[in-house]
Amino acid sequence: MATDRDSVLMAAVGVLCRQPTAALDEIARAAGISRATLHRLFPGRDALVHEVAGLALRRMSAALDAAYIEQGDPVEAVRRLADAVIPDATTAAFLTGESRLFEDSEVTAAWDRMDARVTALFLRGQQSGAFRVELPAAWLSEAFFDLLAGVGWAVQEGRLAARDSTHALVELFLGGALRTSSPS
Amino acid sequence: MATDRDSVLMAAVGVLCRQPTAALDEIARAAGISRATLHRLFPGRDALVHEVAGLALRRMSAALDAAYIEQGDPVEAVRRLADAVIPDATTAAFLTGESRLFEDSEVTAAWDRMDARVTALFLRGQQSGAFRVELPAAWLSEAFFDLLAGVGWAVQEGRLAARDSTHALVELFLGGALRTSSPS
DNA sequence: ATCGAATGAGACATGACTGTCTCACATCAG
DNA sequence: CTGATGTGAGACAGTCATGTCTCATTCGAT
Repeated sequence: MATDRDSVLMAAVGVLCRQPTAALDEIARAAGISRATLHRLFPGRDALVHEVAGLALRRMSAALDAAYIEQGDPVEAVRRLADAVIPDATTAAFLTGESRLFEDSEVTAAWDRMDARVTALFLRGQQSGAFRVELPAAWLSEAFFDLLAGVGWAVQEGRLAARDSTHALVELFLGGALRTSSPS
Repeated sequence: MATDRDSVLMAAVGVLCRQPTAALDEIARAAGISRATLHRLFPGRDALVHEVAGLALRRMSAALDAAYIEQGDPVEAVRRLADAVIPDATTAAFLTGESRLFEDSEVTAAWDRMDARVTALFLRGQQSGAFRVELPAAWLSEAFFDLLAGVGWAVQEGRLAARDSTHALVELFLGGALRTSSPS
């Protein structure tokens, strides 16, 4: 089983989300193993980050599947998406923070595939009249992930309760800050 | 004149926004000076980052002043704030990216003061009935800066046109993604 | 109890970034 | 022309994270 490896990867996410440049010592300590064992599991920092990103993207992709965002009412699909993806908010925060430190074509490609699926969802919603058409679908997708990462950081640092995070994300993203919004 | 120093700092923002761990060589090259001169201007990396953050926060704070966010209709104040702060979107992206790499109590305190002003704006708007009360004012403030940083990254990497950035930020933040939003 | 595999602790060398220094060159005022 | 100032280029050592290795210990299976 890869459970052992995955648990280490999840511990690494918790550290790298806050400190993208954390030393391998800290990551090993957070995972409860020694640096030697960490290096046996993942030969080198690049390999570790690569696999952490891979796991993160697999979880994200699985969340998109679980929310079956390609089907049904686009607005409800976004709500399902938020529900499915909130548990991985910390993971999303790691991805956005780390993407500026490491270049990995494979990870970038996987991210682009995922982003394309979400963008397609918003495009579908725009064509159905549910979403505003003045805002590019690509920007809606990017903003969604920006807010998701923001939720991840806020929860990680205790500024936002985990149980409120879904509500905070989906309500702000869908409805905005205005009490009664009448888009111009 | 501090123009010389400030131009170097702005060049540093452009690099550090993408690569928070960029070597001093790259920063010096981006600023068009040698590493020796960079070190004469700012003795050490910490001093450089400290001053970059200081400049960034001064610009932000000046934007809050210019938008006189403490006065007038809260919604219009947010629009003015977005207008005033969009030119420094890259700067905001740097701040959110770097804050997880360096600890600087002075910078953190200045950030907290600025965040408190924006939070007060949203609180005022909630009390006047303009903003939704189900979302904590602190979260509205954090989300605003998350989206601002997202705009900064998107513009920096060419995914969003600079002339559309104000519209993208303020419309999504205020009105959300829904075409006709009816907050529950 | 014994053997074997896995782990932890630590030492060691390597490479990258950094701080510091010296020196040569360009520019400019006198 | 001369001297002063500022700058760029490069050398040098120190520091830190990393990659690699060895060795003692622990845990589990037989």
